[in-house]
Amino acid sequence: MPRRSAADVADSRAVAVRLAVDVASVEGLEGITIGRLAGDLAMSKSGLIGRFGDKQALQRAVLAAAVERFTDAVWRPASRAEPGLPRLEAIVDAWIAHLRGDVFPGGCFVTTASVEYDARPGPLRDDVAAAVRRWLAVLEAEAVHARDASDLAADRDPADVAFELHSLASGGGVAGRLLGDDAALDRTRAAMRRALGLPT
Amino acid sequence: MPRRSAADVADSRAVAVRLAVDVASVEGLEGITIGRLAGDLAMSKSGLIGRFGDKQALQRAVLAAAVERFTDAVWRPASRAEPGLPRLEAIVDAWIAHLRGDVFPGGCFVTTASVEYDARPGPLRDDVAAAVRRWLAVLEAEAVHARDASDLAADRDPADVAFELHSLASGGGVAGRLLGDDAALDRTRAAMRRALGLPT
DNA sequence: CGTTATACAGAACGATCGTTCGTCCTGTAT
DNA sequence: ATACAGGACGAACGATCGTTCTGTATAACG
Repeated sequence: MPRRSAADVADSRAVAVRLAVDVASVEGLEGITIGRLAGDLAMSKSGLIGRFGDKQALQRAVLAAAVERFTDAVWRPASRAEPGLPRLEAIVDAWIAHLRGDVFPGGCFVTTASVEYDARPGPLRDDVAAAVRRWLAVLEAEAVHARDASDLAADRDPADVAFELHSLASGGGVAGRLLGDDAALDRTRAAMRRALGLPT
Repeated sequence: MPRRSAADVADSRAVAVRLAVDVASVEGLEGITIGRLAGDLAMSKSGLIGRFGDKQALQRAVLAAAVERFTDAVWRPASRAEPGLPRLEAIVDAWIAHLRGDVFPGGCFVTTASVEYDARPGPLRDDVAAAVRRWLAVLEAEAVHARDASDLAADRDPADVAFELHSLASGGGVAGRLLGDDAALDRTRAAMRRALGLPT
């Protein structure tokens, strides 16, 4: 077995994280196992963990990569739309498409992680909460913009709108996947559009 | 250590399940451990597992007990209200109260289990899906009743309403708990009432 | 009271967990 | 040409996992 060249080190770290994201989206961040992951990567346990320090550092790297993947899939395409309601509309579409597609083989990663750590203090919980807060802040900022442009009812609290969109996407994605219900994401999309006052 | 009389066997099984429900609401159904549970119950691993056969049978018993606890806390009080919209309103209130209180120390049990098994085939996934389906059917039946009584817009699909309520409660409960946001359940309640066309 | 059934403890099983250790191998710098 | 830094390996650590087996003490029954 040839050793890895120095230039490949960053790459192979990324490869490990990428695979771990896929595993964790199905089994959860706590379901990651050094032994199994090392086996799938055809390397030793010590070689794998050596890159990260310990398991928790690996988990945090995996979470960060998953957030990055979500941002690429949902925020980046939608950010091309006009700020405010048009952008929120684009976010909803990209969000639903991301849940429908295979960005994460096990459904929305952040939702899985949220449930895993919502009652378990620690650095991972803090990381997940920070990521959710950032996303809610993005949604809220767009809702503020929409309301200022009178594209959103003046009596709607932007923070409410953001929270409602997040809840619908999170809960709807899980329920649809659990039930194998193809119409679930259509329902979710319609509910999100109703929350924005858009025609369904 | 005295042997248990036959009459106490059912009791001590119930005690084990009750404790396991509390543990699993925090750590997940997969987080249940025979050794730790036996230790907390001051009995041996073999004595504990002997009551159920194997771990999976224990997990299924725990899930069933959790569903029962949810039904007692949410459905039973709300079922005293008039069928249709009044009952849905009562369900929303009991639902939010159950999320606010300490029915489950780790948040909604079924939501946790849904996320755990939404991408993992097996008997447990089937049990969770069946429980969610039953609950959605209950909600949908009340929505049908409400629509027939013209308490719900005629163009609202009762199945959509049921799914939306479930998504909001599920997603909202998790996000609120993760973020430690006291206002989250207020937002969730308002969103659920909006979904029903009720004044917020 | 004697017999049977069974609830439970205790010990052990193979497997796997995350982590640590000593060693070797490779690429780079001196 | 030589020294060094660090990536990776294989082996082993103690702990814990779920499960199985055996012995035994008790409850239920005739």
